[in-house]
Amino acid sequence: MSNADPFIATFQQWIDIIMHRSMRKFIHFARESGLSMSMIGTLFHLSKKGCAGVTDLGEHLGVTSAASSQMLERLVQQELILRTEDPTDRRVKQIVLTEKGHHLLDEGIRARQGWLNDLVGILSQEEKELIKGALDLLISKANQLEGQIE
Amino acid sequence: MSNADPFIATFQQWIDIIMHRSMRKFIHFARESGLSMSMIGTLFHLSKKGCAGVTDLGEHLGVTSAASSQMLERLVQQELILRTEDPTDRRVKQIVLTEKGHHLLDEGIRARQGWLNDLVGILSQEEKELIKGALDLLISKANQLEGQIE
DNA sequence: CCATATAATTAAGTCCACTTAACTATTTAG
DNA sequence: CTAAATAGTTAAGTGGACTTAATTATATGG
Repeated sequence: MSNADPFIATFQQWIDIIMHRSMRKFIHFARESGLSMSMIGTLFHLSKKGCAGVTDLGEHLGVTSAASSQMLERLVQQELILRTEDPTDRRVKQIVLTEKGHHLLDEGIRARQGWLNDLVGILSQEEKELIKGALDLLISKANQLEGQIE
Repeated sequence: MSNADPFIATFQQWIDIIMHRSMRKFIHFARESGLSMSMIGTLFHLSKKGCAGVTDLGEHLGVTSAASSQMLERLVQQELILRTEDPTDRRVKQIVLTEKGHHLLDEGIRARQGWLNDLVGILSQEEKELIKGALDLLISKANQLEGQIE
């Protein structure tokens, strides 16, 4: 909390708010869906990357490929992912989201939207415009950074 | 993803970025610390509220008071929280963070700061000022909302 | 062709996070 | 004072999320 840069401090504060309000709803949603954090993380990762292998997904979570394989088996049973053989290398499996998987993520996102709507509701038109400008800028910068790293 | 309001859509996108980048680092940090999501959530809640009872903390997570009691016992053993009797009602326990608990949360926050520093690093002075204005506004509005609800 | 490396799975076992049910201690209301 | 409500803990049991080690199948490099 003791931070030299007041800009960073403000930013931290804002991230805290998002984590508190947005994550909490999402965690409750995950619990109700019977999904673990690993499963949620995996579904999100797949939604972003489109396709991945068993070991890759495990590495992303920081667990062994054995653990990953077991968790994916449960997701297959729940019909949230599809696991097929890679034709170019038959050792590897291609994991992708099913329709049901995509749908579930959308629901989760909607679960946290309530708070967002409330927040947006108490903003004036000028405030919205100011904020939209700032967020657009942040999003583009964040994407730029992403490109550099990966 | 299909959303009528482009402002909300932009906002969602920004929250997604934060969840992806910030939460992932935090989850890794939690795993390394040997803390479960429930424990992390509890520590955060305590850091915000200062003090709470066993049942309250359980309700916040959506679990029974028995589960809460067991998890808190583990946090006491790890010296992250202090559990004392409420003198005004000796049935209830007052749970607060220890110094070590506060310290651990700070570390976790610092774990995600790397990304933030990188992001801030590629912002110009004018961009920072624009964003600071927007974030200050959002923080004050979010707090205002908080007050209304609870 | 064979040795080695790689991808995924399975088996066995541990630990943790829950649950319900039973229990203790304390407060409150009649 | 007693009955009922409340706060927390304990016990027993379930299932999940990991681990390591062994196994299978495929690919690759001499």
